[in-house]
Amino acid sequence: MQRKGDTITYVYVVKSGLLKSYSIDEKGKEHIFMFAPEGWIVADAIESGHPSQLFIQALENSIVVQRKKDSSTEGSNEKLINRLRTLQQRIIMLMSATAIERYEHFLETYPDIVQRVPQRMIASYLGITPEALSAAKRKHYTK
Amino acid sequence: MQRKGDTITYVYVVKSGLLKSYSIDEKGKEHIFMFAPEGWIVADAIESGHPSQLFIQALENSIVVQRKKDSSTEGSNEKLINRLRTLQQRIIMLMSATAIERYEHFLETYPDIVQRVPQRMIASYLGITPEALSAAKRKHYTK
DNA sequence: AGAAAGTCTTAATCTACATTAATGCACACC
DNA sequence: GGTGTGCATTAATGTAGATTAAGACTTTCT
Repeated sequence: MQRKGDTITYVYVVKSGLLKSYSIDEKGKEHIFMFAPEGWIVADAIESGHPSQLFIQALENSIVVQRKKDSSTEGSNEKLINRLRTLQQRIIMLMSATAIERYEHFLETYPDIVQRVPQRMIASYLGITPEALSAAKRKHYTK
Repeated sequence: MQRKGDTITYVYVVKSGLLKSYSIDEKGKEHIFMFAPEGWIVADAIESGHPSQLFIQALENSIVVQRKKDSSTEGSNEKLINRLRTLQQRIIMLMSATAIERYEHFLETYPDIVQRVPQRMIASYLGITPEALSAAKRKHYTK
């Protein structure tokens, strides 16, 4: 499954499996925006026509319910507000925390998927290179 | 005017003047989350009871309409979605762009407030120190 | 089995930015 | 006038993380 944010926006409800949502910057580099394990919702493009597109891809065989995003039905801006808070936290993290602190926070946010995704994707989510993550963990957890 | 995110959440509509919304991290450092010139809306705490509080402060004499955030009246998740997109962009920026690129983006986002806020606040918004901003501009704009 | 491809780690070097500290303002206040 | 106090800039040094490159291990393909 591989879907690109196009003119119609959808909401994906993850029943089982694991998705990642990511963007590609102008330099061609991929940045993982969020993971979506069971129970999570991915509202992809967050509206079209804009440069910062998000892509969605499955990392495991997943069962996903695709729902048309009817802005009236959508109702629950509870959910939206929750997402806002998450993003807000993420921004403050990126501005103030070191790589290892962000990693710890990742572990809290996604307690059970560390084993399910390759290191380099975690690094991408944290905004650093795989090498840097490897080095940071060695430095902090050993000795 | 100086208001802290408490149990009741409000929405502030800026009629004139300029606000900043910021957080304080565990190390006591301030991070400017967004600016809000005329016409902008600041939905502060984005729900209470959570560690990453946002504070709001006026940088100029401002006229602000405070509106109780009634989650049913609120309706316009248009606005919320817009904000989501903005935050999303900001995150991708923080992950992929250099200080100067973020500065350029800041200039586009807030075309007319560069003169109105001190450098150190712009630096704070960009996630760097005033010294780094000064050096980056010198390096890129002169010679 | 062997080769190819992807992943993780380590190490050497480089660079963007932080930290610290000094200087030169402008503005207030006594 | 002189003496603050806050802000911007510059420069010297330190450091987190990027880049590049190499080696070891696993999985997959033929």
